[in-house]
Amino acid sequence: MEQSAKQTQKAAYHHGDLRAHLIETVRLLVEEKGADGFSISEAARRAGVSSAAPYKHFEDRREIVRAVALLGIKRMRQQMDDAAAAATGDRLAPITALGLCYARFARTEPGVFRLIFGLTEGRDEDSEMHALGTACEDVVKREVRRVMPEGTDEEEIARRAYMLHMFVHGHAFLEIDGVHDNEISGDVEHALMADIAARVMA
Amino acid sequence: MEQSAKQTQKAAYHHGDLRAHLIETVRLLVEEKGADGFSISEAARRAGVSSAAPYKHFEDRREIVRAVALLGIKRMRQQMDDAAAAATGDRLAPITALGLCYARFARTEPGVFRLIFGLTEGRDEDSEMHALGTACEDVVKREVRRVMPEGTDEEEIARRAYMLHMFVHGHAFLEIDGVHDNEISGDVEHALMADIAARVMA
DNA sequence: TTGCCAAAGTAAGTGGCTATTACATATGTC
DNA sequence: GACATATGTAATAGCCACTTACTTTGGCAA
Repeated sequence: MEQSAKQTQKAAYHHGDLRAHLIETVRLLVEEKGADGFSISEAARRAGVSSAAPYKHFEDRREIVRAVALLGIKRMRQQMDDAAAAATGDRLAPITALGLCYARFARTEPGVFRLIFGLTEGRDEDSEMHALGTACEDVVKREVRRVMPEGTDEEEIARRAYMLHMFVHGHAFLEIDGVHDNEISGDVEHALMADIAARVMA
Repeated sequence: MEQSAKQTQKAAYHHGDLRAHLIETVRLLVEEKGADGFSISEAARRAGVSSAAPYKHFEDRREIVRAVALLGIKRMRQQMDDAAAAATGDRLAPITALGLCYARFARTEPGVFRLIFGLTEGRDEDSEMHALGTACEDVVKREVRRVMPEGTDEEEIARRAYMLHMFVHGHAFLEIDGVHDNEISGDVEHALMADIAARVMA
């Protein structure tokens, strides 16, 4: 009841930027316990606010989790762009780098990675999510186009890009889900990605 | 097991085979709403028993869902075996068939498919789950071995099998998660699988 | 056939969750 | 300084997972 009595330090009534703070808190919880393994109440507790406070900034639980996913896709796209740009080596190096980048993201942020692809409900109606997904695809297509003979059919570009995506997507999930026992070292993974790039672009 | 099976008239106090009935009910709920989208109470309601009844047959929620996953893996392995055995065509036909079988399972039972690979918690300690996973791997390795030159290193067999798995696993998830817009017809998918089989086994 | 016990059911309760409502307080603008 | 609005709280409703104490039933030994 007494506000001043509970003021141990300088407990500000207004948080300042609870929305951003909540998103970051939820991101950590997603990594810790998975997208369905924590409660909004818990996030509020960690952020030091009441369990009703999050609903001043988000419609419902879904919207909070969606915000975490959106930021995740943006990070992924940025990393893909950077990886492709920084790649050096043979002509397939950017494609190999994209694959490694994808796998690294999944390994670094498995919770968010699962979340991004697990948010199946209402994805079609979510234009922002859709746009970000397309942006990621475009990075891959761009690098594929650079490797293929000039004037190659866009449909063929898309087909190769999809094949690459299938491979790295499967690899990423198999690894974070621990489906296969054997651990894959960095060198082996690099060789694998280069091998795949060669087979798909052949 | 001669039970009074036809006792639909009298509301039997004892269900008869609530355990099996619950597993099937939960399987349907997993397909309807996803592994985290339903409650055990709801399953109990559908099965016509009290919300406490399931706990006479299962430790907790996890154990029920795990039972659904285990049956799912068994179905998948059986279908893989059957598909490889029934394949006709060129020498890669069994491998193509395995890929199509995997994709079909994911499309037919997306909820269970996601569940199988999403049950990451405690997978390492679950010897039954582990054994069933290995059994599925073995089917793929067996078919790969038949195609490779006699005396091929087992490590190389495993590498090719893993490449195939990466591919179909990624394809399956990308499709059920609706990541790419374009729908893939049966013919196109068959051609894609054959293409991949050729590239991986080359 | 009878009597008893374990298996399998129920009702009621605990504590936690999502989300809402009514209310309290801070912030910025005039 | 006043006030509208944004942002917080407490209290609450209706679910859920799971537990406890009790009840019913079926199978089996005597």
